[in-house]
Amino acid sequence: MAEQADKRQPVEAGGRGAENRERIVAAADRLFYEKGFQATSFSDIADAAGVPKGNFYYYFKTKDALLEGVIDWRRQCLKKLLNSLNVQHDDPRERLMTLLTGLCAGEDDIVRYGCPMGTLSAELCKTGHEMKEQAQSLLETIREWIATQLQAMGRDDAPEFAREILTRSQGVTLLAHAYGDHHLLVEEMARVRHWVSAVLDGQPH
Amino acid sequence: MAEQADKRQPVEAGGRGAENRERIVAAADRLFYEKGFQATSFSDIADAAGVPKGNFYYYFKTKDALLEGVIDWRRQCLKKLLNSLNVQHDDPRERLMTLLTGLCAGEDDIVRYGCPMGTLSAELCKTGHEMKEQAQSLLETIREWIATQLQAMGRDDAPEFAREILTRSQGVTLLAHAYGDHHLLVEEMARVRHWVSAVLDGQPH
DNA sequence: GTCTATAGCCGGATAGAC
DNA sequence: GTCTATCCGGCTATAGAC
Repeated sequence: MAEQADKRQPVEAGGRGAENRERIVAAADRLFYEKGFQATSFSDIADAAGVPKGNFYYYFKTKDALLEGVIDWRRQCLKKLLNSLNVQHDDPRERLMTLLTGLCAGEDDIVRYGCPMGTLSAELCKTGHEMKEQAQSLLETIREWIATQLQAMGRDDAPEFAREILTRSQGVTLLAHAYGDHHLLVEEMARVRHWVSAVLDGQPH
Repeated sequence: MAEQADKRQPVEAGGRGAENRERIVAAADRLFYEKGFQATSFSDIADAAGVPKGNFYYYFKTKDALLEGVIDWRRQCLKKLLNSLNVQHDDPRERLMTLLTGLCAGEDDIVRYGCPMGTLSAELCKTGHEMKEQAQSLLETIREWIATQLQAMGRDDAPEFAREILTRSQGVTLLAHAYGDHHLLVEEMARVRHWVSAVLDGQPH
């Protein structure tokens, strides 16, 4: 999927230095998304966050630790998003469709940088990074949420159906990113929504 | 899609040194696929190819030039694959289904390293590499081939349908890679084939 | 054409003053 | 907690002997 890890609301946990920590994580989050993990250097982050390089190591011992912080951050953002959907809509079908529609909210970012979860997962898997399971779990979280909605609609194929929805969404974002094609993203996501609706309305899939 | 760029048949163009060149490209191709472009160093390639580092620069001025060589190589492999499908089957539908079935040939590689075209495209897009269009054109080549087959079947939605097939296939390989899940790849690809068949048999899509 | 040695740079990480 | 100065290693790339 492709929700932007937006809505950056620092928690201010513990006053003082937490501020700087947030700044670092937020800057790293954005840069890891835009340029990828490997291609982002501490200098890049330092410039973006306005924090001198040396200070990083007070908060994060290694670059990997910083990545861990970023993934946790994304997880929190994702949970907030899913929670707000749960709160805003009682009908699970409405929840799901709202999620699928929301994917086009961060349109431009997705065309430029792809899905924050999908691209991170792909990069970490390829480089064999220890943190790849953490990235994968982001995708799994969203798949489970979708499955939960489908189950609430009484579907006994919830797990497989959810997987297929995730699969198709990821395919759309990957191609839209690869082609840099805005229309592709919008049209194909509409197609996915249409397909989901049709299946929910009883068409075999 | 996810064909392995296998069937490495050096062309022996120009005798002598061409041999070494092939070795370098073949090794780089494999390593770029397994580890990604950025994460692969000349040392890695040198070890794998059994060619000293310094010798690289006789054939390729820069790492980017080497990447170009690798992409050309993949393009040739892809064209060979598509040509052989054209030759082996007269029926466009058979051609298409054979292609979709063939995606599971390199099963293990795809689960470990993803689709050679999709992952490369994603990496080059994210890092803003000049060669990203070249990688994209690999995907486009396969999409066009699929569209050609569909058109030969008399479908007037050939371009969109082809795009959707590509989209779904890419989604499957991305998730199979991210999850490292062999079953996911096999099952979801079967689902894609089933869906294509159903649409071709007249079911609305 | 082939290969060794090495330059030059930039990355992540450290030490330690303030 | 904050920041400067610096180390060390690996990388791409080059020079030049053979």
